[in-house]
Amino acid sequence: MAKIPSVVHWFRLDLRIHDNLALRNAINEAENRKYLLRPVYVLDPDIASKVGANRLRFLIQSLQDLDTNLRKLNSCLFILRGKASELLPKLFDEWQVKYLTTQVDIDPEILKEEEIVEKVANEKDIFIVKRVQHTVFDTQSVLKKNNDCVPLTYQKFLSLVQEIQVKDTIEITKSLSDHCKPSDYCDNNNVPLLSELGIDESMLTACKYPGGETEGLKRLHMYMAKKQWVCKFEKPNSSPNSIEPSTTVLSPYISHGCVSSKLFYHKLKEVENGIPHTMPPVSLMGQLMWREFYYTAGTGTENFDKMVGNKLCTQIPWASNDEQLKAWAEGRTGYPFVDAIMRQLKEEGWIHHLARHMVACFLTRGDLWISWEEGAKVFEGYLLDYDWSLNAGNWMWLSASAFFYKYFRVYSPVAFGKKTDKEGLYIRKYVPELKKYPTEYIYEPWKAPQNVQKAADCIIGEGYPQRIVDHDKIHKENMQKMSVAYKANKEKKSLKRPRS
DNA sequence: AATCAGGTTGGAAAC
DNA sequence: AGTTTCCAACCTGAT
Repeated sequence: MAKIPSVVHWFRLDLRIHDNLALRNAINEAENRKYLLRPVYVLDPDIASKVGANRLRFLIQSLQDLDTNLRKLNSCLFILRGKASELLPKLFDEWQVKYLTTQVDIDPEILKEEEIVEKVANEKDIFIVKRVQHTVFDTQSVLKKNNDCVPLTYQKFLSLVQEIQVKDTIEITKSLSDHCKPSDYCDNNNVPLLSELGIDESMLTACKYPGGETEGLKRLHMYMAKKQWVCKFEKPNSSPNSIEPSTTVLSPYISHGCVSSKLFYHKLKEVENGIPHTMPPVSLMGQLMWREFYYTAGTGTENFDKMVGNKLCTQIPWASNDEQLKAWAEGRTGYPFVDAIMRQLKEEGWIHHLARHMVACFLTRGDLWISWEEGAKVFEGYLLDYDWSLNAGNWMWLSASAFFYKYFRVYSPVAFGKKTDKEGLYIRKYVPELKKYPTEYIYEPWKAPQNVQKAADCIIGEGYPQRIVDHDKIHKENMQKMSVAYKANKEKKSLKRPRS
């Protein structure tokens, strides 16, 4: 029997309908040629070994919402279980695929799969369309503008993109014709339940940030309606330890592609237009540009997520200490502020950017002297807004391995949180065993006299751990180590490029 | 070649 | 109380 050829749109980090040019290209191709449209998402069941339950929940919710939105267009989402590199090539024949669309991504794991799929598609004469739609700018052309060098400062990056005209977003509104809809393709909802990935949903805390395009757009519009708030936004003045987030929490939606970064860009321009407003790097637009900055660096740097083999990354002789790494990851370092942050991260999947600074500095150059790569892996599991290039870039920044070099600026686990939360309400929420501690001791409970510890129903060393390191002492030793590592790095560089 | 300004968000002490 | 200075001194990009 002669089969009707197909067009496939491969969804990856673009879990949305709006501003999805690659999807629109697929729809148009299907309509024009009377082919079948097959939107797919490939879910590797192995994902559960790397990605935490919270982020998986966000992903599943996003897929469910995407399916709902596709059905409104007379289509649906088809979820393949397995590896794209194994499944898609088979389906190219079975479905008679002639046209394949997807977005440009940068995460090496996605690229590894893409490379294989692309090779097979080329052999089968399938036309491939890839669209830059995860970032505001085309990072490749930004690099080209800088003579194929990675801009190493934010200001330099801004100067490169300053006069680039950002294209308009595109919309998909017309429903698909019936003849483009494969019969039996959409008969059942095939978005997996969390239990399919081995997750017991009842073990999760209440869902604070539900995934999906619908939720993401709602959040975007809610914040964009607060014009004064947007125009006065200054990141360093927002609080890392407020009980409710002091920033937008749009990041999970942008990292999954539920909300288009380009849409965010245009909405911000609209709000700022004609009103006095803050500027990058501290403004909301500045936050979006930080993302572009790290994407550009990630695109132009081999082994960007590693220390060894990464040209940008200062080589630092980190030590490994599994016990301390675990204590950090599980929020039992004995420093209440650090532990509160790590527990919020684990429970809710989102922490404020400055909170990330605090715990990243603590793990690496500040206190534990453990490699930023270890911290990045922990964040990868927990963060709803995990993003390959931002995660690696920010970890290098905080560990003073790249982009940032003033290593003598160390965050104090005792002093830093007090600036925005004197009473320690944040600690009391996320480290409830210390709830009854007097404010005087909430950031340093080990200083509380025994009778105070008893009265607060929590003995340090029993109900809550002793400090695993002495910050005052160790951060100075680590500064010395940083100085030595920098000197060694400098010598290596001058050896490689001797003066002519 | 050498110098200089500037860098999203430190802390503690000194005014 | 809010700003300034010290700490010990980094790197990039521009000139």
